[in-house]
Amino acid sequence: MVSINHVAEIAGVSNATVSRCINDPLKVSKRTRAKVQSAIADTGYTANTLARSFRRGKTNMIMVVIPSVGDPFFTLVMEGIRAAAKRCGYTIMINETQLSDLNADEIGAMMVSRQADGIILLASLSPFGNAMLSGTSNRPIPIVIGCETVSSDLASLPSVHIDNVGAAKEATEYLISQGHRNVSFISGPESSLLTKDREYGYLKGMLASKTTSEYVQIEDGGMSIHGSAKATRKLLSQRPRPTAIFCANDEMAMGAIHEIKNQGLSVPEDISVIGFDDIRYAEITDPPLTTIYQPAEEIGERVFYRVLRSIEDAGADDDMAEIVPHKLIIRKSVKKFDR
Amino acid sequence: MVSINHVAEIAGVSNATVSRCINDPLKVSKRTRAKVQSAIADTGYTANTLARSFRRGKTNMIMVVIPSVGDPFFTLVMEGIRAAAKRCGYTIMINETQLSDLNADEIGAMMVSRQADGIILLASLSPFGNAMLSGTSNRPIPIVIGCETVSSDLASLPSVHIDNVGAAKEATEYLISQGHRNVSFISGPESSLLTKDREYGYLKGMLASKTTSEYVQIEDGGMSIHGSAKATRKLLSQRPRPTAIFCANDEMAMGAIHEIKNQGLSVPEDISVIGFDDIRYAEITDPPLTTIYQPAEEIGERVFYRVLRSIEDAGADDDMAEIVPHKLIIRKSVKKFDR
DNA sequence: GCATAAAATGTAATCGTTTACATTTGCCTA
DNA sequence: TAGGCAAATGTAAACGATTACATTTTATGC
Repeated sequence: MVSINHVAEIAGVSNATVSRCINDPLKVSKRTRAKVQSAIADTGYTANTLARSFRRGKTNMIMVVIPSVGDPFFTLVMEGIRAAAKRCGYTIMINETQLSDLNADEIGAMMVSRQADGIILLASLSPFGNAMLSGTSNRPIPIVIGCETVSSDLASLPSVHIDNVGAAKEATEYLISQGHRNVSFISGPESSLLTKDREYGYLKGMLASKTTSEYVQIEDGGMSIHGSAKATRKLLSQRPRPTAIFCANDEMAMGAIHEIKNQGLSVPEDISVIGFDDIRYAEITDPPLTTIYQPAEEIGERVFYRVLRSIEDAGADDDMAEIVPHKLIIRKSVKKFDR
Repeated sequence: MVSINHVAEIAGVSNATVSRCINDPLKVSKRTRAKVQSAIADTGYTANTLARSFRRGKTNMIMVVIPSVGDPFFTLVMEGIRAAAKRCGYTIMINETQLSDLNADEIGAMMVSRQADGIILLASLSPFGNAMLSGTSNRPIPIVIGCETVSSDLASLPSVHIDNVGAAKEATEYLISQGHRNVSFISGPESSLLTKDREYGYLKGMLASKTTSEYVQIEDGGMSIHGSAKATRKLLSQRPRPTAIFCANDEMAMGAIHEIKNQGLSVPEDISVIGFDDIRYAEITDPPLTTIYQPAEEIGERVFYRVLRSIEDAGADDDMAEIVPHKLIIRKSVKKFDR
């Protein structure tokens, strides 16, 4: 591969001049610039990014950790991140790390490997503490959590997300306001902290009054369509049967609706369903899904600027959670229940 | 940050010994190994990946270019890739590049930036030729296309995919075998070569006989739910109305089904719908979607091994297309049409 | 045309690893 | 115990860029 020295030789200048020509063209005279540029063109030279990043101690990349490519929720978050990154001259790299594999040590290793200037974590960490992550000062590179909740077991990390507890409580209260008492909840696995928050919000909503608190029931839907269908089957076999099911995310709500129909029941006439996230499929489920909207694109943008600030000014690295507003989107999957 | 030299000093050995201790522990005596290891532990040293990759001229990373994180189709492809990569000690990095932004020059730039040892392209290139991509010899790093078709305008690149033309023809023939004559097709945008292949397969199926060829009709659904809904609206307003709609992918089929229902018609009683890809939502649409299954995970795995082979043995870089089998999955969205 | 400042260019060190080669140490055998 | 060989370790050059500093060239003002 052709290096900067090779170009320098061809152009008849020193490598320093070639470097300047690339990074700060105004520092070099018009005549030499022309020579160098033609040498670059002739040789087909392109800078070795690895060497450059190594020397500069900066990659201009930000790594986004995502539990699963193919999760429609991330479409908009990523759009927000990418748009902001583009404006600021950063490249985004995505690292897919299954929820179950994700622990603080692994993230620590990533951080320390210096392959990126910052990390955006769109996933919750399993609660194994790690010195690397606790405390602003000894993090090698900044890390910000997006959408997800931060484990209280860990030293807190900066984050941007909605109030999951509040939103879930609101959804639950909405169902109750529609006359539902027997409301079940389909949760995610233990490893998903944010669905635990939503579960907690559901509980808060249900436990507020005697009439509803006796109906509290939670099934693990494993964050998947099939897991949720299975959980739904179980819930529907209970007597008295729930009149509404609140799912920790839209994908599980889709699974629930499918299973309800499979059992010969209908949504919302027999069972009301409510989801969470407002992914793009929510408006085309049958019936269209009532759900909680998160400003995904905005979260992406904010979370990016948050890391960026920490990168540019290490001192700016605070550990605050930034809460963005959510919104209950009422569609057709919930019906008033009159006993 | 603590470097290898620092560790060497603490351990009272040379940096070369520390390096060996890390990369080839058997080359160093037990006693020194212990000293070095404790020095590493004491200092919390971790190798600077950038420096290492730079020096070695190898990153052990493979970059996967995806048009959109959040497209459910990629879930399984990525699983296949990641599983294979893990077995082989490679790290996968994903680069999300919107279809429209993707041209050969940009890919060329990526290739040459040496930030990865190979590239997997899960997207088609717009047909701007680029010297970098044509011809095995002058590609800086190997590149393999997965799922997608290779533009004939470009020098061909190695690839792994199903026979999109054949599969689409098969789907069309299936509709015709069910008595449908007036079958429309919802295509993707021009930039998506693979949907053009599917369009071609549709045409082949339709043009095979006089009775069907007069009904050929294609609308651009823009690869999105909304685009497809719009295309469907247009198709449904035609007289005679199509009795079946074949969509270039499942997501658009979901949009079509939604729109058909919106118009007060039903699937498959009034209009049959067939999709393509067999994403995980296909079995929970209402009605469950008849579609073409692609062995996504297998494609991922094969495409990975294909790049790997080229990395390990540059000579092995062939430009062949590897065709994997598809399968028509019959569910409930197509009904026999009897006039 | 000369002194001087400013602009342009060059020299060489540096970033943190790896590794070819040189040197030292340890061990075995005669 | 000397000799020889293998194992262990050290030395220093390299990878390809950037950059502080030194040097040369050019421009400016008188």
